[in-house]
Amino acid sequence: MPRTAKQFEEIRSERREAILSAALHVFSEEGYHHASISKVSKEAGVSKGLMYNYFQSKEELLELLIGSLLDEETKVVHELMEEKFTADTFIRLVQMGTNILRKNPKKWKLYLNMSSHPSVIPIIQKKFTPERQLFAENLLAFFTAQGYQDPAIQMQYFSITMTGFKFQYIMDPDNFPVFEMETKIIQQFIKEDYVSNRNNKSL
Amino acid sequence: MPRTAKQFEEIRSERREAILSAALHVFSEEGYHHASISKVSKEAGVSKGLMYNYFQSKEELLELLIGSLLDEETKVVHELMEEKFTADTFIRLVQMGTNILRKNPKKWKLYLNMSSHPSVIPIIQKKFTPERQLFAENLLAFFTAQGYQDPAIQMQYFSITMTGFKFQYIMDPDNFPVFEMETKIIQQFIKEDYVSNRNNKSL
Amino acid sequence: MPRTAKQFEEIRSERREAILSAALHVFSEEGYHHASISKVSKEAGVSKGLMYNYFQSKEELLELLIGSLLDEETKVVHELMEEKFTADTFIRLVQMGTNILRKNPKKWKLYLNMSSHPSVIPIIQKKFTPERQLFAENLLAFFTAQGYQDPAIQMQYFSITMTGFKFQYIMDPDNFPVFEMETKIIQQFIKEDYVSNRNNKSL
Amino acid sequence: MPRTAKQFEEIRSERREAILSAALHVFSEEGYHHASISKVSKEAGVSKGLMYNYFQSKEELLELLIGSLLDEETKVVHELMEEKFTADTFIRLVQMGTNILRKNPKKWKLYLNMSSHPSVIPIIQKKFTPERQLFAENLLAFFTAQGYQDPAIQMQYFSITMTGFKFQYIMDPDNFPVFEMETKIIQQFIKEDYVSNRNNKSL
DNA sequence: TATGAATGAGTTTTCATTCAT
DNA sequence: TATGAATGAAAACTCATTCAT
Repeated sequence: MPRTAKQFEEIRSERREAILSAALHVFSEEGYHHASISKVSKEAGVSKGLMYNYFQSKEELLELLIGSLLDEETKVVHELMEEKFTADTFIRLVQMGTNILRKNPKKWKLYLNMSSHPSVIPIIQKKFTPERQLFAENLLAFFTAQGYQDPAIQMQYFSITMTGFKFQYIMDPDNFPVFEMETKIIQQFIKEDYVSNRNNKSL
Repeated sequence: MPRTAKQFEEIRSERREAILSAALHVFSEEGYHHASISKVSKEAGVSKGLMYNYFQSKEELLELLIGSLLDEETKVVHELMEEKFTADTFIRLVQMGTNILRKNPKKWKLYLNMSSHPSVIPIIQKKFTPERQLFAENLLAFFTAQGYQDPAIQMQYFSITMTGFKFQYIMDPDNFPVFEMETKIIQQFIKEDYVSNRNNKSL
Repeated sequence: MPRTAKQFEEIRSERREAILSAALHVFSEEGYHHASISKVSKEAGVSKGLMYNYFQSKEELLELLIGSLLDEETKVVHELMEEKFTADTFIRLVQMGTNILRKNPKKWKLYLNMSSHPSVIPIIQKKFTPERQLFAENLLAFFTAQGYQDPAIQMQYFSITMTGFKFQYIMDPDNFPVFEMETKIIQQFIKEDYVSNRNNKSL
Repeated sequence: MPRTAKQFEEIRSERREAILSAALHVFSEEGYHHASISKVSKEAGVSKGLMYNYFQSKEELLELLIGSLLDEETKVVHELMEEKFTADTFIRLVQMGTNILRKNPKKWKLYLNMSSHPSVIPIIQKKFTPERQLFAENLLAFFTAQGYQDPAIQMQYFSITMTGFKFQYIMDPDNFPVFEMETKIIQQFIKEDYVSNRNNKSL
């Protein structure tokens, strides 16, 4: 008697996740190019051939992993969009950014290493949804409201700060002072004493 | 007439440079892993075999390129060390940082892409010389003198800013507002009107 | 209510046909080697595993398809054997040959492509039944009666003509002038005005 | 001391031929798809890797082999074009056709097996040069001059005859009566006693 | 009987490195 | 010193076939 459709679905779903998870681990550990499908399959406890039953290619694995990171970000943006953009929203933006980072350092490592890879660029572009665009405009409006003469510059400056934050965290997660930097960033970009006892919040 | 030893030495030296330069070009264009020695040798106008007369391996090329970037930085540090560390020194630090970046975007691209590569990490560690260590202490002292409560945090914060700056510049050199960001950074970390007509200086 | 044995038998028989038909389609479309069992099973609306309940291997599918083509031919031979071999028989031989071809171009394509395949050769030999042998002798006698000095040569010559006919038809069925060539062949090998308004017959 | 450019050229040329020859042998023996590069390289006495120093891909080998067959044919056509097209030209056309066939049965086997392969079709089209087109027109004119009512049909009929000839020869070179068939064809299409003691010529 | 997940041997291809000259 | 032909190990990927359910 064959398995039911649902059973098959479950098996597929579990295996998919197992493979993606193994791929993430191996890719981030050894770098995408140096990592071999063979190693990923071993890590996933699966035959090499089966990988291709679930995914088209090594590249597709990369694209899905990067895509899922961007989707997580989009979800955060979505949440933040539900309220009026205040200083508090900004704070939560930073906090949620670092939270995502801490929750999935491997994915970020992969992302930062591969973000200029030809097959990743289109993913990034595709995932820059209208919603994210709108959020960016809100952020710009926020900086404008904060009284910056050149809010676009301010926004880019914020962007490089966050990028550097992520890059350095990823390079040495154990020694990087996440909370201190998070607090520092918030102080820098809000310039008020907004920021009290927030270390617990950010967990 | 046989060439003198000196002439030989010159030829060797030129060849070395040609190969390294070709390697840098190809590595940064195609990514280290995807780049082939064959292409590098063609680009350098040298046979594949001869490459191995000059360098041990592909990896060595990478290590030398990264090393030379760090050496350039060290040289800058060395220059800056010759004076007392003032706000002006800090400004020049930032400016020289961006200058190096703009002068050698390929090397930086390679550096940022490969900085977590197993054979690069030891290079970075080795190049963190006592002199750089001393400079770091001076910088820390500078931030202390500027009145920051936690100068170490401030220094790390400065570091992530510079990292993000470099990362984003490398990602899209043509559209990145180098000067505006440079000015912004200086303003942020000095908070004075120190910064006048410096666009020309920074060229 | 359980199905009767006969119903089971019917289902099995239908499935067999469906699979063979799908195999023919896919094999002729993509070429035997490039065609995948997976695609055949999908096309047949049957699971991959079940295919192996009906057939031993991919090769067996090929062999059965080729075999069935030869069987069809044998059937035609059988029909033609029921009468005395006259010029009219010869004409019908040619016509039925082209009819089979037009009725089953895919099978012929497969046949012509695979006729030198190691597993197909024995099939062809096995299907060269005594009956066909006898028919060949009758054909030879016919050519002899037609007054050819060397009827064996004439027969081989007829054979290459039919082969070329099939090959070129298969290569480009839409543009090949089937009827004109059929008429031409008949004229060539009968040399009489035997051949009147036969286009309708051959449909 | 390195080899001279000429020496390298010689090595390359020899190896190229060796590989092409091995490929032809293995492809025609086992069929293009079933043949493996590994086997071709073994047959050529060369490492697998070296194959790719000389050729881009397995497909390129196929294309070159097919192309060279068509080039040989074109050369024959070129020779025949240098004279006025007479019955004698036609005879030599047939003879040279069979000569090419007998000289290179493996190539023809490959050609007939692969002529519908996606990567071969464009080769065939590309090699159908204006010169060949012109020759075809001459042949048509020849048939017209011979008094055929429908010379186009006659030409196509000639074409299928030659195709069938080649196909059957290739299927069983040892038992196929080449000369008899060649003579037969010439007789069929010339219908004169043109054709005397020509077996020696055709060698 | 029926499913499709799973396997593994086989394929083509790449490329850093070596080596004969 | 200099060349590029040659190697071989490893890579990504395919697919007929098996097997647990």
